[in-house]
Amino acid sequence: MSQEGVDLDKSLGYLLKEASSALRAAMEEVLRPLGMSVTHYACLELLAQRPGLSNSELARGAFVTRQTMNVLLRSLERDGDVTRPAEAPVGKVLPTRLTPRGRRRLEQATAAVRSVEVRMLAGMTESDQADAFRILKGMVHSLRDSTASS
Amino acid sequence: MSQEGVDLDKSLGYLLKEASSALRAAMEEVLRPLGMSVTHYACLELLAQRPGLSNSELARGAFVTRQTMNVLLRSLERDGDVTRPAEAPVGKVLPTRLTPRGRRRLEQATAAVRSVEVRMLAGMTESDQADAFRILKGMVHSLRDSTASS
DNA sequence: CAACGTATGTCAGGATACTGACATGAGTCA
DNA sequence: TGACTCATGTCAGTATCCTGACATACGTTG
Repeated sequence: MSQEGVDLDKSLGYLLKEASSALRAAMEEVLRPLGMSVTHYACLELLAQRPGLSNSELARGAFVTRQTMNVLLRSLERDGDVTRPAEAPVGKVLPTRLTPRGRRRLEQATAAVRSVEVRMLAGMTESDQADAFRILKGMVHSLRDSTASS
Repeated sequence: MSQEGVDLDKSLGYLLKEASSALRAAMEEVLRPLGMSVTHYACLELLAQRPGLSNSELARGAFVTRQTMNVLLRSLERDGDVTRPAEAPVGKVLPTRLTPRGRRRLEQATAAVRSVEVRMLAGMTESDQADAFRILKGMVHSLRDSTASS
């Protein structure tokens, strides 16, 4: 009756965490000289792609809570990287937008992050990337559905 | 010259984070009724597979700092799930081992976590799993090497 | 219209993890 | 042997993030 447990060396979940952790560490490293964190960068990138995103939407996109994103947005606003209207145009949602300065900051960060992604993708064929994409998307879908149903 | 940035919807890095985040959330959810966190579980699982691991080694394996693992081990020791010798047999390393109680706790946790992994693997073929394994391992390798070299 | 459920922004409090630093022990090399 | 480097366990302080809670605003549904 040897309860073998989950062999971590062969666990896809462990490997997933390992890869994510390594990616985050690599990103933090190249972002640090710019005075930015990964969450910082994620926020700016989200705003570049979808201007006018609200605090809560940014939080979900960057995998943090509303409160955490709130303090981050305050500092970004203080530094002049983003702007939010003093009062909500509709409802309570304060649509956030990048300033030109924020856009420049994002450009620097994007260059740094891109170098990391190039490293990460090194050794992967096109079809590998496509496979990874398809598989990861499936995993997210399976986990999300089940999590919500419990 | 539209600086397009990295389209997050098509970024493998973002998807990796998303998958890892979803997995962690799902694990926290099934572990909470047992009064355990993911780090908790990772520590016990590591000890089951490699008895006698040191504090620092456990920390690396669970992706936290030595200090964090230290306080976790104290609580585990207090609860009687693990044991450490009062004095180091050699050097400063205190080899940690599971107690029978810890082993039982781990068994419960393993069952819970296994259900999550089953959900995650649902919809993945055998060859998908093999591909995911190979690709993730390659990513970790690429990132680790480059990170260390900078 | 009114009541309900949902989502948002924000505040306060507490838990958690990290950075920095120190002393100790082991291994290496001249 | 002695100086050097490295890794470990631990302590203190700080930063970070989360949980809980509240008031507000919108959409729906009776």
